[in-house]
Amino acid sequence: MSSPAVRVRFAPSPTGFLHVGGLRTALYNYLFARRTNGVFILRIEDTDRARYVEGAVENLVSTLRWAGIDFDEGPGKDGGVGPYVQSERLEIYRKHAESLFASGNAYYCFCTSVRLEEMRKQQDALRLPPKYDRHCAKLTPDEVSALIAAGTPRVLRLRVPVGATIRFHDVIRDDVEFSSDAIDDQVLIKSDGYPTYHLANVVDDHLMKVTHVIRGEEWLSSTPKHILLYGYFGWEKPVFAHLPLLLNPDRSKLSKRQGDVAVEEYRAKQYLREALVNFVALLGWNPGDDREIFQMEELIKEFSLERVGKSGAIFNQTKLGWLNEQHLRSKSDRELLGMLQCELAGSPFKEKTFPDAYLLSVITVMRERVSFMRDFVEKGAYFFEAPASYEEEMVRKRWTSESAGQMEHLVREFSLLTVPGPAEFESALHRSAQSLGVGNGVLIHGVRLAVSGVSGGPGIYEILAILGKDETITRIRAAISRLAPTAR
RNA sequence: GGCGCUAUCGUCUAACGGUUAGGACGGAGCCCUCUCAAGGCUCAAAUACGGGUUCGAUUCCCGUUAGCGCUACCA
Repeated sequence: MSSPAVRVRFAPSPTGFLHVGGLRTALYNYLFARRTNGVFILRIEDTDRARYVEGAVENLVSTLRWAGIDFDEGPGKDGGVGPYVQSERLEIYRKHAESLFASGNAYYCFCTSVRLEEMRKQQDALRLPPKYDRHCAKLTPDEVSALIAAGTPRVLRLRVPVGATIRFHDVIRDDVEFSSDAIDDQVLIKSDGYPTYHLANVVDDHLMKVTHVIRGEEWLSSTPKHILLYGYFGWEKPVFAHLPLLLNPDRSKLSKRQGDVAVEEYRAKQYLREALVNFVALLGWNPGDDREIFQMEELIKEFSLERVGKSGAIFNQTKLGWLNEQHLRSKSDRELLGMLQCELAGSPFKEKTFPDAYLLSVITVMRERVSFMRDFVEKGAYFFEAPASYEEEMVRKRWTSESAGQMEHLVREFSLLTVPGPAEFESALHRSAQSLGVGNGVLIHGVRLAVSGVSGGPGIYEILAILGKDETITRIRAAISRLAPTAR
């Protein structure tokens, strides 16, 4: 007997942007689906009209696509069990809610929010757990019909059994059990006719033939309600896997105001999709060995729910930065070329054009020194324009009363070069140093200051060769006339 | 408050009863070197606490503590 094909879903609410925690949940579902040749569904849970944000669905979809997570079924991609947006499935929920009422497993509640609030206040005063007091569960069928006929606002509540133990198995947490007495008679249908998460989620997961529910740990406590619903409907339960939470540095649930949580923020800061995906994949999962750098394909090959941990993980941006550098460096020069051209198009140098060969040589010398694409333009600005100013500290340290004369000598030596490659610049500089009777370092630092204006960067001979003989000489002359000697 | 989940270096984690408790990020130092990086090497750094079970516990059980989650007509 073969088990049915795996079907999993990511079911976000369109309340804004994709959260990095949501990204990880989506990723684990996606990896599990791909790993098992299953189906990955995107379902939009927009049953809370008050929290709906315009454009959030489009944003979710495009952010997921950016991350390399594509869904097999979802909005605009029907697999036969749609629609995949809950607000378009109201009739389905209404019918299922009615069957629950008919079977006696749910009841209508006409309590006003005022009464509910009053009730909670009393419970709080008596230090009792806040729970619906089942006032309306005691209504007779006639009373219920009369209230409905009168058009009294109502909700449908789940009838939770008394004194029962609800057990279920979780792939990550093993066997979990709750006493039904701790569970509230959950509202299933709100007074506006919309279902709550609990009803919609269970109905959809069943109708969409979802086999594995992989979601955040914040849902563990409400799973008993879902178990009850599966039982009342007579449906087979899916496999549950509750993922550990992503945490702020202070160990609270990852939230705004303690760093960035929106995937687009990281995207805007130029973190590579590969790095972000790699990073969140490792927050709660590991391959069982020491490997840490993964491409999506490798994650698909290695992922398993069995290797997902149980404890929350702090979202550590420092390590994300490292991972980003690793992924950036693993890109080919050709790939980086396209990215650099993009970067230049949005830079102060967008009016200038540079030959591919020139950009490629800049990439060769800069790739080990950058963390983000913008660093090519920021840290390596001197490859794209002559320095407008010179680093003060560097001038103080490296530009002495002798510097101008030394640089003049260097210019004469450089102007003789017929093949201005790195090796030629090097030996020319050596000759200059020798005849001036100074160490190579003196000239090296001086010329670095003159051509780049900054203290750090690739090897000086590489820089000179890339800039070319003419540009090098022009820049040195400019520095001679612009820099006043400083006393050492 | 109630219920639930969790607990190994600062952080992410490995160990599925027997290891000098391993790796990675970050930190410190050294090497390389014209600078800045990258890279290599080295060092510091952990089993929350208390009881069991066992010849032997990071590992299994119980308790304590702590953290987190849930406790809505939010998801």
